[in-house]
Amino acid sequence: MAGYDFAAIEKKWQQYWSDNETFRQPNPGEPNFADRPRMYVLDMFPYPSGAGLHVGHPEGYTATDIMVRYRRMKGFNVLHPMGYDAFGLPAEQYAVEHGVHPRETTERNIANIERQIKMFGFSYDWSRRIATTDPDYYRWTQWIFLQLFNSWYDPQANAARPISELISRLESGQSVVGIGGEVQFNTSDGLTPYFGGPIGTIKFHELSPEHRREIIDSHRLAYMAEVPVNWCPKLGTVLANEEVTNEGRSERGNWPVYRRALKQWMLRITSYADRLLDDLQMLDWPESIKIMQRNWIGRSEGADVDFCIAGSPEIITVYTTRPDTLFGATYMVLAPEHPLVEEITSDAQRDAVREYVRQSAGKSELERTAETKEKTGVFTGAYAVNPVNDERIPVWIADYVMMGYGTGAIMAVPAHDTRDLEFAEQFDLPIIQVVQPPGGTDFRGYVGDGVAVNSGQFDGLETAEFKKKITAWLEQRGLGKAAVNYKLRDWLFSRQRYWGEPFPLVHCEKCGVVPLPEDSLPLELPEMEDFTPASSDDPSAPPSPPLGKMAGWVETTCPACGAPAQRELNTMPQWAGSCWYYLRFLDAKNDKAFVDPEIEKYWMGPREDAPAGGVDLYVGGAEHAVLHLLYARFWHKVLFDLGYVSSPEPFRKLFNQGMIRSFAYRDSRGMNVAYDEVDLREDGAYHRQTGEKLAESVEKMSKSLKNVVNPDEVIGQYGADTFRLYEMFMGPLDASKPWNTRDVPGVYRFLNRVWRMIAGTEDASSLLGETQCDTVERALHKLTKKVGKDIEAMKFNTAIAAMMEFVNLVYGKAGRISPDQAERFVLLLAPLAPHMAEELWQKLGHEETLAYESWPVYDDNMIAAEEATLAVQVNGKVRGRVTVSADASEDAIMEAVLAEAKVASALAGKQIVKQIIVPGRIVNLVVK
RNA sequence: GCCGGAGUGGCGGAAUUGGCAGACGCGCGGGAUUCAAAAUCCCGUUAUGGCAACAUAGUGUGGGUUCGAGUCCCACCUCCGGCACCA
Repeated sequence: MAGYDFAAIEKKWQQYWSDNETFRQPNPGEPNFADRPRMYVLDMFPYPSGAGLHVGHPEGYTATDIMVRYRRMKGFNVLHPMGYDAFGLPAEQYAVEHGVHPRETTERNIANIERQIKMFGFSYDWSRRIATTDPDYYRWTQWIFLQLFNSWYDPQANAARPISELISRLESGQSVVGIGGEVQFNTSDGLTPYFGGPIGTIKFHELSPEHRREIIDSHRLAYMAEVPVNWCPKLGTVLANEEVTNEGRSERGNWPVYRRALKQWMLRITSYADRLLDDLQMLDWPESIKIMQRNWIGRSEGADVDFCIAGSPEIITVYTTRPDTLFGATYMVLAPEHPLVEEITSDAQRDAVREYVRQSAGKSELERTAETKEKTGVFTGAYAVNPVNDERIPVWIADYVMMGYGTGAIMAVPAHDTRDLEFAEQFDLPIIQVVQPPGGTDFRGYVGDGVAVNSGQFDGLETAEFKKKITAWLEQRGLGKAAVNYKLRDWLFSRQRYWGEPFPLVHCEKCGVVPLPEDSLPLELPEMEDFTPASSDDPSAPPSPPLGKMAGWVETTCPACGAPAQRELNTMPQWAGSCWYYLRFLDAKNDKAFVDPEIEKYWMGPREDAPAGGVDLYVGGAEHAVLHLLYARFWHKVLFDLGYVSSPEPFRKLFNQGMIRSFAYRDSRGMNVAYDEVDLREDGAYHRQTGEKLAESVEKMSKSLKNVVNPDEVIGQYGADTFRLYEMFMGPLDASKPWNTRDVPGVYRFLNRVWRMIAGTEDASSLLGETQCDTVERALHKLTKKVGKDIEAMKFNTAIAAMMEFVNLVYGKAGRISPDQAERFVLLLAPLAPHMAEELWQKLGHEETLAYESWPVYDDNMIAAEEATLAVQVNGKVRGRVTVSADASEDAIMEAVLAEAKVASALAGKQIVKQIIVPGRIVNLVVK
């Protein structure tokens, strides 16, 4: 059919947009910048994998493209950039396996994915394109790392501050160092000048230089610490939790992963726990994502309680959220790794305890947590003294207590804790009720609130009240104090891999860890022939990062003292680059700063109606609900504290597009069958060759299920506009929906109808006619209102349905459309199917792009119906309908209703008890 | 186990937020056009009964509130996503 030649049209307009830089958005201060309302709309930038885009990527990209095209027509300055999150393990692993340099595969993958993205005709400002692997980009990633390194979290200010402030505070004696190395205010300063600081504290200048450095380093936002990590000897690197499968193996390569303590770089995200939690309330995010972040941060309030060990000077502190159940504590459990285990274990129990500790150390995290059915543990032979009643309770060790949370020790209250109950039953330990549940519920395992029993003078108190009382009671006696705990851990920030940002640091024997001067950045990743990590089968083999092999790169001089020094060999994790890319888009070419403050303020600064500031709309998949979004918020807050950005939050509004899944077919042996072997018949799917009936299900797209839909093919067959329209028409943007290629021709037909309506084809003339049809005019006003409203609410499916109805009307009842009406319709279509819209716009006699045409306006008077048809119900059942003028009075309506024959017959012999009239909708008569 | 989200025709979904359930699209059936087909256009399409007008039932299940419930409340079932011995 000659007519709608999508291939030619799409190529032509993509070329036009590119040649004319149609979507380049100048920054404030640049020529052609117009002062208009701003809108920053951002897609989560893709990881350029070798597989390219799947149909899920363009779903979000299409949605944002519609939003920005609409906003441009509404007179906004629109920032809409795209880039690539290109460092990371998959690219590197692929490179290792194929013997190609990761830079090469990365560049190739980026080229391919960009080709794909451009096929869709998205209106990105490509002049702002970035890749996290560009030295010009990661120069600033390194720079931000240095800000983290050179800062500490000041609890008084509740904000990050330059580390120099801490140093001068210590040097002036304003602050002193406590026993544990913690910094505290010198409370006695000025009062007892000759007797030093508070008990147990030391003045800074009294410490050795090494010790001083240690104190400083341990307060930085980026610090090194020995922590338990997921160590994969085969990949030769530590892995983040999400890079480890449920089976305790590496996501990439499926190799064993071991729990092991290694000295690593950490970022002090836990200092921000409360702010990350509290500031969620100022964000326009899906509630479910906020809840996930809250759970991840996992703030809980309770108390630290000190238990003495009988016959030992040791004190064991436990953390509990239920201090009100202290009287029910019948034993205590330490994590096997707890430092006091060795101290308190009795000689009789020593062998058994050591054996248990050894066993649990060998277990992976998975093995420890998977064995949920049966609890294990060993008695240490020691007894603790319950501070509330001086009862002696046995101290056990068990691996259901984790060293990483709270104090690594618990008081066990089997009556009111499910896990403790299980353990107590397993080992026959006493169970004492201390909470009376409301109603007749059994107290055993009751974890809710109730009334205290068996709790001495506290009996009869409600749980909440009891908690307050007992905490105060403990504090008075120095036996404990109120405490807050978080599930959130500090962020393990180093990887022993090649393909990541190098740390801009050197290790100097004399000066310790020394940052590189900022003006020496970027510290470029050295070119290497062999970037393969040291692979091993030995879980205890020492890590040896690939960068260590570049002796010429590693050996350098200390920027502080000039002595020989070594570079840091670790690289940053993949999350680093994505933590701040939205800021670089603002000012992608700036070589003086990561972003110009004025430009940042224009695009992201807080506004009266949006105190959080930040990106106006951020669209991406829910798989980044926690980590990416939490890490980025953390970095942003650090930059905010240090005065580099003006908004407290990076993403004001977040929207998660739903996952696009697709049909998967499986034969009787459970083998997946690819689409080209599936024969779809009326009663189901059959195998083309064997004729066997296949089982159909809807699954996440994956290679192994053979159900991946490739956008290139769909675009080749139907064009980008059809693709875009189909994905938007499938259903609500945030819902998970199955891709069904069979449905694609529906929207393709619609576009063809639009084309023929305005441009005509060889064998059918257009429906353009000079006389304006009033019905069409009214419908068009209604449509304008509807489409605008739906786009703003991101309800594209109903916007498209309304356009289809409009076109059906023009084809059917009206039979014609005036050129002026056609123009307005084209403008409404433009955000959704931009190529066709541009082409039709041109055919209607315009020379310029429609990208900056004004959005059509509607007149509510044209929409208001003159007449309304009301359904008439009798006792809730529709018995007829009446048409009355829109402003009819109730009496007039009732008159019409009673005159309606069907209603009258339904009313025959009955009495109207009540009448409900909903204007413009319904009349309900209640009769007896 | 805990925390979210969702269950509406053969399928994807709509329903102005308590007011005519099934918009729009797919598929299917019928018709027009054609030598024929593709494409296109028109009509029909929740189920049951009826030639029809129409009647009855109907939004996962059971109960409730209301003149009126897909929408609100209570209990339950199923599916999807996340977390998971967090003391």
